[in-house]
Amino acid sequence: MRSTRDRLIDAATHLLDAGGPAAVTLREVGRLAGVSHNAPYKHFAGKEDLLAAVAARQLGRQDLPTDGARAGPAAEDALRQMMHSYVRWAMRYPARFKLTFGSWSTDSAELAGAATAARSTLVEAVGAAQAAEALPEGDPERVAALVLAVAHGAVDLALSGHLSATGKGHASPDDLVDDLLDHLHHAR
Amino acid sequence: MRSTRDRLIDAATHLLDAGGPAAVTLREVGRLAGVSHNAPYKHFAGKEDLLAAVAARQLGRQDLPTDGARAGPAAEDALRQMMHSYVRWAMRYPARFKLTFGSWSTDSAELAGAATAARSTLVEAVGAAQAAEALPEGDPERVAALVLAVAHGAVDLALSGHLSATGKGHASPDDLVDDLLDHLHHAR
DNA sequence: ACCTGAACACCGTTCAAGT
DNA sequence: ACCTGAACACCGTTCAAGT
Repeated sequence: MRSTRDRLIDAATHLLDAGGPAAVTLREVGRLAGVSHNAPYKHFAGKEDLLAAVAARQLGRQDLPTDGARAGPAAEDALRQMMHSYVRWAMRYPARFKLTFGSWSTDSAELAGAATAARSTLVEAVGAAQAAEALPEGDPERVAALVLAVAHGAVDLALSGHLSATGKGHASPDDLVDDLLDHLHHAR
Repeated sequence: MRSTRDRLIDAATHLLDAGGPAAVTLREVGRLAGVSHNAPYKHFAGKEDLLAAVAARQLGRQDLPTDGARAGPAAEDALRQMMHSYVRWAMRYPARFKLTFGSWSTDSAELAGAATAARSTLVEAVGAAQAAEALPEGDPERVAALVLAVAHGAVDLALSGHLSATGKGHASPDDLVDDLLDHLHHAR
């Protein structure tokens, strides 16, 4: 059976998806997990720490990276699909996306570690695409940061309605990721 | 003398900068504005509506665009400085940045209008840079969205510490904006 | 070690009333 | 039209106590 701690994180994630961070009340989290409204304090320092655990679990999720870097001509496609997976996850669970990349005052080591692992998978995929001559040369970490910035920024703008959702200028986050990769392909 | 409504927005902006959205309590907003803790309800539908007014004022601010598009060889530099101004504003006032591009359930017409105006200034600058052959061809609205997505995403990642703040891969939001514009320049 | 119930301070919102 | 003071429901957090 799932530990109380895990059930608390489950409940918090569910409430987060349903109504944003404000809907994640410790009372409701406890109720969903079958404990009292302040049992969470035995597992987390407070609400912020509970939300940090939710974010860390999201970063550790295998939905998007993991199947990442492939060598040879498929490298560019692999990178492209990786970013599309990232976009799909963020658009499907906007509250998790906002939370995971929100500002953290607590320097959770769990969170930092998960972030570093997720990033290194992306850097590998970028390095493979560079080796396949599908991306410009240069520090792979820096090129990876550029690719991630586009995907991340496009999603955030789309979620807040700042991406001209209609008209001829309409571009989805996926479109913008593709545009960047195409431009970078031609820039080398 | 500033209207009560303006003083309420002033107070809310100040509290937002100092401690994030949670620090913007209607009681403290009222106190700073010299009115009672529920006087704000005579000017705004509620806390969310007050924060929407703060965001709308930020979008209408002339800090960043306005001095935008220049014709001829200076067009690329003008666009670059526009984006650097955007980055500087966002890094200096992270709470305003997060709020302005947060998720709005209230479809404030004031907010939508300000967003459209800000975006059109950027599109003009992109069009001028394209005419100067400093950017690839294509729908200027779409290229503008790409540029904005990079700047926006880079800032958000930097603020949340997801941008590998140290080591050889270190890149500031300004660096990533420059990288993109350089790559786009070589891609045409 | 893990959990509970009562209690406290604080906040958003509503309402009746004042000028 | 604009503002006030009291009141209500709700929430994060703390504490003394239970097994």
